[in-house]
Amino acid sequence: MRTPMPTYTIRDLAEEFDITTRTLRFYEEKGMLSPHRQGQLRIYNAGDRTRLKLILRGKRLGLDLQESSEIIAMYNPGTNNQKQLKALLAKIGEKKIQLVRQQEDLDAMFEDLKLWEKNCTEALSNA
Amino acid sequence: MRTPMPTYTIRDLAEEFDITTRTLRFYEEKGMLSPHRQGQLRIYNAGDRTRLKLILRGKRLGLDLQESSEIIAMYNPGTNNQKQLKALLAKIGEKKIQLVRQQEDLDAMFEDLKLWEKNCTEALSNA
DNA sequence: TTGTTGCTTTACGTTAACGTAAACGTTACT
DNA sequence: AGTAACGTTTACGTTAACGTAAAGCAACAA
Repeated sequence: MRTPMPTYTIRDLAEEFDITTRTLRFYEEKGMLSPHRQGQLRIYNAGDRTRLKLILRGKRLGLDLQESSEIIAMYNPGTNNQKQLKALLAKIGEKKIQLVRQQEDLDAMFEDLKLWEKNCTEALSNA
Repeated sequence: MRTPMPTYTIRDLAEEFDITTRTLRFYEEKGMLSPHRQGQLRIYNAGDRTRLKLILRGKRLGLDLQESSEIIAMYNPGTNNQKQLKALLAKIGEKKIQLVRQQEDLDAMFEDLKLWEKNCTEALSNA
């Protein structure tokens, strides 16, 4: 006996991740999610939920849905041939360069914010 | 005698930052840049260039132009009253929370990429 | 039976951030 | 004088990522 896989309604996921049901249907329309159907209703499983998490993480990092789709494709072990793997490695490389750039931008912005926080606080305490 | 401030044409900046002139005019239209005019022509100075850099950094971090404008406003010492400073501090706080979130997302994604890089390379070397 | 709630599809609307094209004015060759 | 290279304004077009509204089915409650 195995434990039954958890499932989710469209509302469950919408509420958990603070998005609208429209958004979930939109992602499905774009082929990024393919929940099982029970009659007309969408039933999401753990895999769907994980994919959604990856999509949203990508969004927060400024990736567009196409880019997120590519990243997510990496999580599927469906690619077994040489050419695909090499292409994948190339993509991973590009992604890393872009993310490193973001790291630097973040660091710079944190520095700036720290300075301004200090300035503001001082300005306030001297008033 | 002081060294003359450097100036830039619209093309100078477009090429340096790999954007189009349309983009520069668009930012101006949005009030984010206000280059001096020499007749009809736009003449950008060091301050304009710095502001542009901040805009582009914001873009890479996924901020929209409105948000970038707010960040840039922090760089102007034009805000001297208590209320504004407090509002500013609040905004900085929000920004920091969001950026920390991005850091975490980046870390997670780097971890994933590292794993997949390894998997791909192994798969290739075993072929 | 008649809501009310929640799901569905279909389809048109919206916003940001530019792209693209038209029509025109300078300066700089040749 | 012609034309090529760059700049200008004005204005309509485009794409992504949803929002929003219309119209309808299914289940359950009063």
